[in-house]
Amino acid sequence: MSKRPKKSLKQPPAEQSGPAFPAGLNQIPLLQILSAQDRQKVLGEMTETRYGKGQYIFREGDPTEYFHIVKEGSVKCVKSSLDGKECTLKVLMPGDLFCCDASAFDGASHPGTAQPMGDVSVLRMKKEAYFKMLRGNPDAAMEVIRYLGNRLNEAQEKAKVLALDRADQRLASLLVNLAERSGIQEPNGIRVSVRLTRQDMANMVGVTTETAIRIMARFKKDRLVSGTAARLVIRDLAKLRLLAST
Amino acid sequence: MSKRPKKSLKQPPAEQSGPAFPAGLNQIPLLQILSAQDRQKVLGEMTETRYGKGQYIFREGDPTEYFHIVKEGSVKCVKSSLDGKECTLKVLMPGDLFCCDASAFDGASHPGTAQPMGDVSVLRMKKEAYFKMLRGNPDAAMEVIRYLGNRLNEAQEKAKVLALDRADQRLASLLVNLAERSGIQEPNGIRVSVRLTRQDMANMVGVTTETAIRIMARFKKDRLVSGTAARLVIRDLAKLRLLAST
DNA sequence: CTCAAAACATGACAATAGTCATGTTTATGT
DNA sequence: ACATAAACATGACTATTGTCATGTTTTGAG
Repeated sequence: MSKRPKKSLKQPPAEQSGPAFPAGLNQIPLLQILSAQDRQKVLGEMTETRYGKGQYIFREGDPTEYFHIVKEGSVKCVKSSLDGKECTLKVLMPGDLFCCDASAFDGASHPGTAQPMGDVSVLRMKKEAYFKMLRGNPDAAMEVIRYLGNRLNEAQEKAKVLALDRADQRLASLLVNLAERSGIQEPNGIRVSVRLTRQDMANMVGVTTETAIRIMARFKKDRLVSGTAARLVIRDLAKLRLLAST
Repeated sequence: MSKRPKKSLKQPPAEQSGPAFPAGLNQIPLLQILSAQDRQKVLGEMTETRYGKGQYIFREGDPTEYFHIVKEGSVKCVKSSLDGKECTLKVLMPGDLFCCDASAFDGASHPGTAQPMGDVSVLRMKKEAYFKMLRGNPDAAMEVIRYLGNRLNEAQEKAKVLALDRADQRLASLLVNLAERSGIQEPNGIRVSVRLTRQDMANMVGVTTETAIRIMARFKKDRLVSGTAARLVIRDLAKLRLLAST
């Protein structure tokens, strides 16, 4: 529930020495899996960078030199078309990996842009070191396979929604996902902890901003949600679920 | 170019003994990567199954017991909505892996249906044996990571197209992909080696069959393509590319 | 606190794609 | 080769969503 302690769930790390297991890193499954000494080694090879609004972590077409992990905040993965339309493929949360994938191999360039949503902190590691780590740690490699597999399923589920559903259903799906992934239970509903404008939502489900605004207004009228960007609350998750899967 | 010999590209396998490196398997990167003896071991754990039209390899919701590789033919990954609409997420070709992903962990069930397009041959392996193989072969694990990463990029690119493009652009994108992935150069154009009806295409790009038919008719009139399902030929790849990325 | 910028809102109209109905052509199995 | 089903085709109409214009409210930096 709360984001602080909970000790470690699996493989209680042996008593730490040297630079202690830093706060905030216990939300990162990939690091949890490593032995204490491997983790120290990996952390020694990672650098932490902070980004703020308006900055980019990397942009579509940039060369892929690093493997990344979100430590704090949210990061959005965006692709644009030539005529300036944008589409948000995924909102990464703490613990999410990016550029853990094939684009990082082959010397290919980034297929999309990564930009911070508010203030974020990101861990980076040279891809060569990352590959070496994976080769030497079957458990870590398995974790990355599991992670990528989940991301693939998620991306395909998203493609299905985009291919088959109407605008209102897509938005309902999005709201359900947000509630499940980043929702905080509150007296009057589930608050979405990520700041999302109607435009952000529109980009996430492939509709125009106007359409997103109109549909959200309807949802508001029907008491399915309340609030706007800074404080969006899901008030009737069940009805949204129903609408999403109709 | 031709699909027959070419010997092996990397790691020329030591002289084989016992059940020789079977024909058709040299198109499967994951197996190429293994040492000769590991490969024999893995092949010993895999069974080959043939499927024909109208059958299913597995269905949405079935438990995930096996890891699969396409050996011959094409397999489509499909998801359906409650009201019977279908969406084809991916056409798998020889060498493609499936259920190599997270759904195979966690005891989750299949997120989609796999069905043969015509006659196909599929290799299967108990997932426990597959995981063991990956743990013991860092090269194989890295290959799976690369493969999943590519699939993820592909799925996200598809999501982008579904989110931002019009029906004609989506179809043009599809045709470009088909030409690149399964095209055979012919005197009058690039023939698509997979049999695809207008309905198949419609399901792949999230439009109705009628819309796919109308747009394909227009493409035909404009000499961008010719032929139908059994013999679809891309006649002007450049113009299709242009339309896809307008 | 103030003011500019961003976010939210709404109407009128246009474009796009879906639906349903019906008909023709092309494959496919026996 | 013939029958039958599947695939392709087309028109008329409808539903959905996009576009553009304009206005209000909220937010956040200084």
